[in-house]
Amino acid sequence: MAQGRRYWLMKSEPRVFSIEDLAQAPRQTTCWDGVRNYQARNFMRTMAVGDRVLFYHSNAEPPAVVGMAEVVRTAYPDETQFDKTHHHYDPSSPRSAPRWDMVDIRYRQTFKASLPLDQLRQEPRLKDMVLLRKGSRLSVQPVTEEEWAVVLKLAGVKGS
DNA sequence: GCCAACGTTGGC
DNA sequence: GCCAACGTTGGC
Repeated sequence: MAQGRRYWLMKSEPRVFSIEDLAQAPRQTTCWDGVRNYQARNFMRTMAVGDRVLFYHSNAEPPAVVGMAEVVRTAYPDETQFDKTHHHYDPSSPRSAPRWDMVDIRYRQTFKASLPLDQLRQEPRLKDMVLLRKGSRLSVQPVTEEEWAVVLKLAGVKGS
């Protein structure tokens, strides 16, 4: 494992933005806008370029970890918070003190076999994953190095 | 600072 | 579409 690299999981509803969308985006890169939860934002603020990201499809059939991305730009203000016409507009966030940040991530790969939530739950070594905690709704969450290694092994991926 | 009301998330 | 779990808001 690379020195100092950290690992994350980010959720997206595939009907809104899927890993295929990321793979087909310009430069296979997207800004992760729309996060409006302080804990998730705070995690994004600690991300570094090169950190690895599990891409999770929520509200999907089945919900599953479907691939991997990497952080290519650290946190910066999410423009959609200032846009009155935008769904994620936040009238209480002034330009002088932006409340919400985003990062950029780039596609790395889609797993040949995606990992459904059910399957992850059956893996004892993943029992403490934030994703699997009862009631957990965090859309941006940390993954330990050990969990990362287990997930990639389940996905049949060598290296990271 | 408490907490009821409300909105959202996301599995099922 | 249902609803449990959770986060935020705002009256007091």
